[in-house]
Amino acid sequence: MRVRLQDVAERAGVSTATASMVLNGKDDSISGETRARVRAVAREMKYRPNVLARSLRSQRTRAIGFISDEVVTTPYAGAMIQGAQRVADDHGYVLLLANTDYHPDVEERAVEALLDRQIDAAVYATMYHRIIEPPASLENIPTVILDSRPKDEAAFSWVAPDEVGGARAAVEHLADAGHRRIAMINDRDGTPAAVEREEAWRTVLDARGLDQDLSLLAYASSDSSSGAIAASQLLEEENPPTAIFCFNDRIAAGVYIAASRLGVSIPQDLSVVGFDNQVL
Amino acid sequence: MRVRLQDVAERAGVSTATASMVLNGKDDSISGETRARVRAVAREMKYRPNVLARSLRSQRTRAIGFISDEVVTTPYAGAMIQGAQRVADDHGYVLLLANTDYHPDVEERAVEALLDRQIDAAVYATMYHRIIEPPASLENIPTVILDSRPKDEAAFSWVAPDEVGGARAAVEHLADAGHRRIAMINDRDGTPAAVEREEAWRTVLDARGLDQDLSLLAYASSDSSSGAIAASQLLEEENPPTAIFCFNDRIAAGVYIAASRLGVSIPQDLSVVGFDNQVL
DNA sequence: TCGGTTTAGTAAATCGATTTAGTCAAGGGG
DNA sequence: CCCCTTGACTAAATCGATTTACTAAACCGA
Repeated sequence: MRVRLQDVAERAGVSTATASMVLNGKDDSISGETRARVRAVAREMKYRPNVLARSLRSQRTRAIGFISDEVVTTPYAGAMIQGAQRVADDHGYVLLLANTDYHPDVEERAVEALLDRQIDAAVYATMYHRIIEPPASLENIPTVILDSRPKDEAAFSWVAPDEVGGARAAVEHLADAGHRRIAMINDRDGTPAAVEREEAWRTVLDARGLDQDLSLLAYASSDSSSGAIAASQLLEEENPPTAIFCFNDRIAAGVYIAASRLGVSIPQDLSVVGFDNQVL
Repeated sequence: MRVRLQDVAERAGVSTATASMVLNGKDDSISGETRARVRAVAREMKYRPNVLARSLRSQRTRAIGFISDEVVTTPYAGAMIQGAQRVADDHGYVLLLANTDYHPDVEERAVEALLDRQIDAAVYATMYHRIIEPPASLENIPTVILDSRPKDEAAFSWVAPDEVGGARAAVEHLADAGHRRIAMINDRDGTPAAVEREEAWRTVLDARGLDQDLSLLAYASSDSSSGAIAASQLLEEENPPTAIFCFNDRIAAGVYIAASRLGVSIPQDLSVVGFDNQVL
């Protein structure tokens, strides 16, 4: 069926050792003539190495496991997977996919399945920024956590959004534009993202000496209808905000809905900033 | 490092052959006592087989390549990948991902990389329904084409949407609701999807004896602003349609925009149907 | 001419399983 | 008592590479 290294070696009249060395560039001690002949035969026979065999011997598979909770089906998933896939590809690696749907036992099984395949490394991607405890078995291979923080920060590398920096930039932008009543609609789930963004919002209000009465903070779950309800509350106060900083863009979409219902026009009467840069 | 079958065998005082047979259920001719002992030791040592070695010997990797043009980053991607991944997982298979970004040379390389890893089968998924010619090397392994049709229909299995049935259902629904002037805004790219949906639309108009003047057909590219332009054209005719069948939901969104601008209210003055069931 | 170094290669071990062909002892029938 | 079968297990080959240790010939200077 497939051409093996041995077939190439035989046709070229050399041992598999020689053929292997030539094709892997370890040919310091191989004559130029042999070198050329082996290469020619390999090309002619369309030889392609069996990566399984190579990996078994070399103990490196050049495969990376991509484990995610539900990332695959979300709007952000695409970019994450594609980015990972592209970089992996650039370096001759391949991505092995596993989705856990938040079930710890599914996750356990999935990770074991990947490790059984001897992946060299793993990416553990989550849907939203939270504190997680990845399966201990991942500690044995290089693992990067994407979009969350490990409970034991020393055990893993991780990449997560700069919640404070992002929120601060948003609120300062509104403050710079002259707003003094800047409200926030936060997510009610108390995730690190929510907590840190709210803190940053408050910090900027403090630093700039802006209004910060209770009627400037509302909570919503992360969808537009819930956002609309929260926005109505804020806008119907006697002294409504002139700007709203939203936990995310779905909530911001809800603000647009509420504003339209109440006859508040954006951006004339109200400024809105959301997190995520989501395409709606 | 990892526990090998040999380690288990030694500890249990049997040969690797025996251990292998026990752990794979091929233990017809192994005594119950030995069987139990091997199993116990394997569990105790947390033995996990090295899938690479197993695959090398058995010539089956239980890995499926998932090749896509850009599927990974689109709204539909999630469900496709997740579905594939779930079924694969249920059967003890694993998904190897490859994205080609429409570059034939990238595709060539990606497919070779997967074949080098001895994948047992492949899914070749495309972003939209068209006629494709997958790399010939895929003909050597079981391959299913997803959301497109192969040029050589005998060479591959394929799953593609029922354009005619879907379009017919949409237009008949409008006809049943009493509409006599049913327009269509089609995609201008002439893909199989576009051609077949337009044919089906025309067939229903014919069969029901409905209006089919030229002013009932417009073309757009698949986005809402283009859809809005096309919709404006249709709606500003002297005898505008009372219903519009759209090539997809992004175009349908454009119809909403145009209708809102022109003071046409949906669904009172105009009915709209789109393809795709996209979440907007 | 002889011992030592280069050059150009090869045989065989190895990775960690699965599987085939066989071994050895016990048991059974004639 | 001998031969044959059955039961329980093992040695060794195998999958397709990589890599180490070794060999044979050529060369080289004294």
